[in-house]
Amino acid sequence: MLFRESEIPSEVYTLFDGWVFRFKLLPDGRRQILSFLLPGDFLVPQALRRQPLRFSVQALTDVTLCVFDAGEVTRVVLERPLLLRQLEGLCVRDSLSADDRLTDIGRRSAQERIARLILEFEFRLGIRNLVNGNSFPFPLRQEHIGDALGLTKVHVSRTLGSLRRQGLIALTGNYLVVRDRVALMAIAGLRDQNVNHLSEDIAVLAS
Amino acid sequence: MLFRESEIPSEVYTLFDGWVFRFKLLPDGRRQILSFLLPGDFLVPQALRRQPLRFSVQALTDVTLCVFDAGEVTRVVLERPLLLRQLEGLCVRDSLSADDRLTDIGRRSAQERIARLILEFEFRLGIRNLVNGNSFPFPLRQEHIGDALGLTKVHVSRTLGSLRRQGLIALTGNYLVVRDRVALMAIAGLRDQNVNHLSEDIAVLAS
DNA sequence: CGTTGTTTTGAGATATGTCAACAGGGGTGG
DNA sequence: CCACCCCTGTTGACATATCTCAAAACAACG
Repeated sequence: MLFRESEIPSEVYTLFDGWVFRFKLLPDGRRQILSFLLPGDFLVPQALRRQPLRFSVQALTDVTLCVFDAGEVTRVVLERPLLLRQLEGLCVRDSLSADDRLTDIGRRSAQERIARLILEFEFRLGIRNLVNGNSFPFPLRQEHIGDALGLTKVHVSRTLGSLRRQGLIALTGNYLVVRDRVALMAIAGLRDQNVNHLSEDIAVLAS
Repeated sequence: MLFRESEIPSEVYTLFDGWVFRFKLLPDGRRQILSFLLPGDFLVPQALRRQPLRFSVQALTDVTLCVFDAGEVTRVVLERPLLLRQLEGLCVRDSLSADDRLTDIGRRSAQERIARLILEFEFRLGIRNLVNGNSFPFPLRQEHIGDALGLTKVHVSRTLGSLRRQGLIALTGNYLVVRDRVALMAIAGLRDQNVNHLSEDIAVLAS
């Protein structure tokens, strides 16, 4: 567990290796996963605003982080408009993916949601050269998928099973392989190459 | 219709009066409303990044906008770190409400979602002094509510009807009145005063 | 008064949820 | 090396929230 809701982190991170997710917990135990962070992603830009966090952050795997002191980063960033601009850009990208996820959950079927999630991971990992061939590491439990997509783990199991039986994917232990990408994209309702605009957040702080 | 998906707006706006919503349209006609903008809200901060819009924006009522040239604003803002910081803050707030909405749609029942939406409006309008007593203007059609919350307009009608019959709200024409606020908050799962952090975006550009 | 858009109501269908049992894998400890 | 346990995933039977389609009731408005 990296951060807990309502704490004010004094540090800010870059995810160097491993998977992480942001989520909210309702008083009765329901959980909503808000987003997954992959290597290279910037962890909680909100931290720079010194407000209590409105969500928690937890690791899915072992992770290695680059730590920055929040105060320091704020100072540095305030002196360089370009950096600040990039920070804002990062934040804009976040909203855009939040919009996508919202549309998934609000208006798409379980199959569509899951197909898209898989393709999203493939895409984001591809950018980082973490896909080899058509298989990539996949450390999520089915319960995570459910909590991210507004489904039940049981229903995720069934849907995933159906995708597998259709020969679209295979899911062994901690790896996922995309067996029939075009069929999967058809289900996901994607035509062209997924023009996502997630990018190398690591570059932002590198400078 | 103010903006269409995939266009690159050359201007940026502040919503001076009226209601507006941001949404996505799927190829088969399904619609997801991403957020509602109220007087004082800043319209499409994304515009400052000169990227094609990933959503459309449409007015719910007659609106009056303050227009700013995007290039100009960018220039001004880049010269004033504090302004830029506020812009970033605005964007962070957007993500936070996206997270809330995500949790609503992913993990809450129709009743909860609708109760929360109503209270959200009451709160946001309250801040702007647009609530009088316990009633406020409410220009949404039930279909908008549905498209925002991932429901069907028919189901919205039923749920709203049930809330009305329980004596929690009344909805006449274009006004909504909250008749039993504590019961409504109970349904919404809200305990204390909704500590929302939406704020006067108008102030940002005023300076 | 018609017209057009919105809401309400009903009956029936379906996707997804619930609960509970079982199966498999991978560790751990004896 | 076996026995056991815990965790995850699978399957089945059933429950239910929400959807669909369609008709009727309203409301606003010229």
